[in-house]
Amino acid sequence: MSDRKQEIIDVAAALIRKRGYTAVSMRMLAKGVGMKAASLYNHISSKQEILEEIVLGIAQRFTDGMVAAQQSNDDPIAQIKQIIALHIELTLESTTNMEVMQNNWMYLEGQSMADYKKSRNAYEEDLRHIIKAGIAQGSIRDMNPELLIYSLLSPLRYLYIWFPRQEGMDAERLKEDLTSVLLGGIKS
Amino acid sequence: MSDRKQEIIDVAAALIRKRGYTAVSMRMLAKGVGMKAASLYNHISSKQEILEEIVLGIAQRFTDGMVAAQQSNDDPIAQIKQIIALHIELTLESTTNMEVMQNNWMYLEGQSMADYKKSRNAYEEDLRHIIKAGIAQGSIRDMNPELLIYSLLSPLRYLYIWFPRQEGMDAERLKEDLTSVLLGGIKS
DNA sequence: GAACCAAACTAACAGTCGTTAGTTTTGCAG
DNA sequence: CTGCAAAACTAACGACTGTTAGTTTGGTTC
Repeated sequence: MSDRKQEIIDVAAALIRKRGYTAVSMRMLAKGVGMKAASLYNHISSKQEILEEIVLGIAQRFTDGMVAAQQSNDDPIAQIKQIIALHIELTLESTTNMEVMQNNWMYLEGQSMADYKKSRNAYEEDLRHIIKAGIAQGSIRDMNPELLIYSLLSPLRYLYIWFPRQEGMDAERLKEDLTSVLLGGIKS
Repeated sequence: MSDRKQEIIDVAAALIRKRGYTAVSMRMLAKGVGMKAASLYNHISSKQEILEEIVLGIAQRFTDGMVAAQQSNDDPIAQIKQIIALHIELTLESTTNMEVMQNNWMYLEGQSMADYKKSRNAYEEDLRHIIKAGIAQGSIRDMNPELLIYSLLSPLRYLYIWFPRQEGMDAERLKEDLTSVLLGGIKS
């Protein structure tokens, strides 16, 4: 990807984060980049493509991280720790894109929407598998797995809301404490 | 509020939930209600007013619930249980409006935005107070209170994502299990 | 049945939307 | 220098935006 295209996508991500996909116009975006709206089309094919790059890019990082956690062949609790770390690291590294994904994936269209939903469902399915293994093994509380998935994923998915308020925090300390609180709720 | 106005707001909430505030036009909304766009203005003063009714309506319910929990003078853990119940009940009762609030409050303008932020900050401040009391009393883990607030509020605020997938669940059972998992993470 | 009013309508406003066509500028390779 | 291609520009398209003004409809009250 060319530098200019990457710059357009980065500026777009910042705008979409603040105002939402529908509310960001191509003219606004062009002004942010320092060109006229029509010139954007020398670098991208449509407004939709910008959203695809942002959302599917982050989604892919999660898919990769989940594959790595599963291939580690650690026990379920250790795999869940890896997944918590994955969410924390990706959120710290791409706070803006993470927020754009969570709040704007519903504006994807056609095949991109299908791809996003598929990867998201696969991710949840993989986590479900790990949690069920933990229950079978006795290391995780014997409860409705959906409740356990939800109580893990929900704080992890919305870390981007919380991180910017905790300026100057120690990332390692945060990782330890959050892991402790989240695992405290689900371990037996 | 007249029946017709309430109907308009309900239809609007359903549309905004699915498509987002910016993407819902007055002509779309009018079609949903069964009239022309201009006729909507016999019942409401602006598109913005619709969003205000939905968002500030739910926000007020949370404020009232928090006041009730605090006036109970129970111990901190019991108050937190009341707050968990409050979120579950409001989400079950107003799933659509809850989702609209979480995803569209940023489109509020002027005084409505100020009012929303104020009530939201006050809510978090009250919860912070309860949690600090629990830490001082020894019933809650001695950790960064912001982390504890976040790990409680984050699953509670996004229950609307999860509820529609759990068709036919037992609300009482859910309340018990979710309370158990969330408190399990923060109790000492 | 006349008067009234709420609630619907049609028509239009000035502005913005994403995108395309066609043209000019810019900067580098020969 | 010349030539070429990438990347900027202007102008415009048809569609859609929230909202207003003015008019007609339909039902209720004297």
